[in-house]
Amino acid sequence: MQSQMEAFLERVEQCKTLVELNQVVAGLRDIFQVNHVIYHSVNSEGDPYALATYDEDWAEHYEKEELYRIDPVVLSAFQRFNPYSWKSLSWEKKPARRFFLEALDGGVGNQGVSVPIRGPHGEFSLFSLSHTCSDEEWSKFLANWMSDLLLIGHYLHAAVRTLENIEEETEYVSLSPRETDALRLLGAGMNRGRAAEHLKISEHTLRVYIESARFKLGAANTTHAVAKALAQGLIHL
Amino acid sequence: MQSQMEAFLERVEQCKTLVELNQVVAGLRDIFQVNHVIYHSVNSEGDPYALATYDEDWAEHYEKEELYRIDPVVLSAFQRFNPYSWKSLSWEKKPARRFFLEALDGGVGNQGVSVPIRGPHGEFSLFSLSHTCSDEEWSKFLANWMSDLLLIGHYLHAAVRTLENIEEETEYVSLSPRETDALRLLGAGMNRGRAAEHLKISEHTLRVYIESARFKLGAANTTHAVAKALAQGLIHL
DNA sequence: TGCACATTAGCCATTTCTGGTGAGGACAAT
DNA sequence: ATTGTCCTCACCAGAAATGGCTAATGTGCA
Repeated sequence: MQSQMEAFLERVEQCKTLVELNQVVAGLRDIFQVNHVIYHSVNSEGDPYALATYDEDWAEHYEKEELYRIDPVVLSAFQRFNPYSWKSLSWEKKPARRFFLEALDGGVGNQGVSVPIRGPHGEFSLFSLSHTCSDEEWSKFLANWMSDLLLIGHYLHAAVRTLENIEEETEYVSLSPRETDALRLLGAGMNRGRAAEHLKISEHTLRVYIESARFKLGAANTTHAVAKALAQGLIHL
Repeated sequence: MQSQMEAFLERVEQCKTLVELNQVVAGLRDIFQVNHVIYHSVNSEGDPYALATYDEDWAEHYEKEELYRIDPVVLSAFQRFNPYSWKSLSWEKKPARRFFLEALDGGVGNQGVSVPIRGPHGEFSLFSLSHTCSDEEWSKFLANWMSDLLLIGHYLHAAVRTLENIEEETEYVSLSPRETDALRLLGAGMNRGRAAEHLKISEHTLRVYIESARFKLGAANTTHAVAKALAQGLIHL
């Protein structure tokens, strides 16, 4: 089975188009013997790539009703680091419970696992498996495959990055230390006056840093600059 | 060897203190038969955790001279997704070349590999191995262990998260759809007028969303609110 | 040496944001 | 049935940010 995984990862790496990748990924259903495979990624440009082996009805319904706004799987994806079983989420509230029933009806299994993956420029992707089985069986499944799920998530993200040429779009924006400081303090909620005080420079000087950072980042205003710097990992909150 | 890796990952998971983790990680030198192991992570609070098996002289020199500002390994860490060999970086520029020679002198090997890992709240960590050998040997080493390096990076990050109680600090703030929209558009660089236009509501209404979002997030101003929402994964750029 | 860039500092006019207060309707939960 | 939350709209005064100017110093690179 180990070799099967290696073979799969290699196949992912060798995909030359997204269509081809779709097919390879869908093949995971057979490898893992599960009902569905879902993969979606959001890059910084905002154009998402999504793949799911769900019925079209459910996919359309989901999209049309903007169910991602209440889907606990999606909502917690951005908060998690480790792969998480869908059972570990809170399905208490009414909208979530209704969503769960709708999903069951739409062919989604009662069990699932999601692997969140983060890339350098605020890219985010979520790789999920869904299945129908008992809690016990699913726990065993997860314990067995956790590491492999992580690797698959990583390789899929890498493949999408490559196929969408995200790698090369990396405009190497480097901020000067002072510019970084300025954005960090503003992102922490200080106004210019207090930030300048904190850095022991005049407010006028601070403005120069903000503006040069804005210029470098191609940002329209301070908020935009801070947001971009955060998303690009240039500063941390 | 596979089982050795599993055993290692398990040991990482069972660490109860950072000191213990240090020891376990240092043990990687024996497992991989390399000169040095380096791990550092930056969380959202800004207090970093760092571990390196380097000589103290080099570590102090590095810290004192703020060499991370010119270290290509660190600089490119924020741009990369896949593990990268240090040889693949650009050592052309003068400061980088000078740094490389200093590092060799400081006991760092001529080869290295780094694995960047990103967590949910802008956390970032870098797990690296350094060794002294030929390019060929190092290529073979990397091809052999790539997947394991990824897994180790992930598990280390997870362990540090747990030991620093980052997981639990997640106060689950939920924004309404409109609040989310508002912050997202502001984070994308729009001013209130255009954002309101985009959402087809009056600017006055938009302000209400911004302010209620500010209140919920405990933010001092719009920039702070957008930054917090981004850091908490409530919006995406 | 000259060029680029980081760092520091200031002024003025205009635009934008913030704080405080108020109000009505829709919808869901208890 | 009432409480709560969300969505919508409005005014006003004061605070803050922005755009457009100039200009000194020091450092590093070509």
